Amino acid sequence: MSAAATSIQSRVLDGAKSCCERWGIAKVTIDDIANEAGVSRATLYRLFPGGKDVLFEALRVRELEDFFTRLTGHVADAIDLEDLLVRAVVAATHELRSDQHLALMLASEPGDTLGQLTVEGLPRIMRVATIFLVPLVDRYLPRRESARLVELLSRLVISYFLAPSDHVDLGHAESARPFLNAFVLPAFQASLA
Amino acid sequence: MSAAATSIQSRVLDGAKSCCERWGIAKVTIDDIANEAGVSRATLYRLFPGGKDVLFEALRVRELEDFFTRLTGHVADAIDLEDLLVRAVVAATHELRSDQHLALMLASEPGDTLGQLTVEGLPRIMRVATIFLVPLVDRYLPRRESARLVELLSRLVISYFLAPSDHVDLGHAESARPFLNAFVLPAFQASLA
DNA sequence: TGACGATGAGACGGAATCAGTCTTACTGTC
DNA sequence: GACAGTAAGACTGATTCCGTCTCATCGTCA
Repeated sequence: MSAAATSIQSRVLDGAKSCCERWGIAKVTIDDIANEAGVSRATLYRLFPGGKDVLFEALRVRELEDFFTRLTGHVADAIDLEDLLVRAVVAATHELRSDQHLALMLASEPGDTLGQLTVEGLPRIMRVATIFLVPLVDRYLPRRESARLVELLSRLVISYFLAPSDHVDLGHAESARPFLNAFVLPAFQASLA
Repeated sequence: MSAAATSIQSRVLDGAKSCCERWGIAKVTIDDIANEAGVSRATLYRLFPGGKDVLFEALRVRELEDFFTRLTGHVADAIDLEDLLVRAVVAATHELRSDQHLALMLASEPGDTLGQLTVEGLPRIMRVATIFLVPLVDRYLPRRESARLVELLSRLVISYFLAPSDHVDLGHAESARPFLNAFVLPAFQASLA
């Protein structure tokens, strides 16, 4: 794919995102997105054969990768496993809470959006989380354990984001640290390299 | 019309309003509104023969009357004409600026919304403003002059709301008072009762 | 200059949605 | 038991939308 095509592709995804914020996924049409992106419908179908489904799937993947790119930036210089987990969990929670697009989607189309954070979308989230985070955890744990840990953390962050707890706030290190030490790290202590 | 019908009518209008905020006028369907209001489509057509156009027209009228009902509350105990105008202009500007629904509409569908504040909608705004405010101004001016004054004020408030000025802020009495004294009141001084 | 790839504009048919009307059945009231 | 008001939904015609296709245009590179 040429550089121009990539640029057009991302312009289309930007258009889809803003259309989505304005009208919600259910009400957006291919024409809306094409107009918003300043692109003809033909081009859109050439870049995303399959139409709306493929396009929004690509958008979710892009958002997810951006999310984890920012996240890995926040945890790059962790000094040990505990530090890594605390940073990751806190940063992820902050990202989720300050995500305007996500907030809009949750407000206007809770059903679909929740599905993307839980049932249908969770496998993809796990997959991307694994790709980005497992290499970092690998410094401290054997590969198999890393994957288990990343999955557990992902599920916890999402759950506590969607339904905040009175007992722990994963958005603050002071609260997240003891939580992780009590419920998560012990299970992996034995495998520590 | 029975009391029950009136209540259903206002429920439908509430539904239309929230649908409108979620999707924008262009994307809302009669079914959306009927579902949101928990009402069958047949009932909706019975209450608003003519469909979407009539319904949204009724919504605009209701919003407008609510607006001026609140406004007259703010200016009820004015002590003289100057005081009345200042209060009215300041309160109206505040109402407009804090109107969430209006802000959403302006953001998501600027074309239509601006039309409702200027070209197509202005006559109605004038009409309702006249009905509500002229009786109050009548204490100080002859009827014909009252209507002229109310029209002028309405136009000014809308214009300064849509395009704020660096020189005057009609949202603050300290700024609105000298403005009105300089540019509005003199023209009506001669007619003062 | 001419071939070539990428894009825009828009025609086209079929599918889906929507608008507006109408019928039927249910519910509460008088 | 008549009656008014409503929900549910069938129905038709109009409109919108989708996905594909063709053709003209534009820039690029040989």
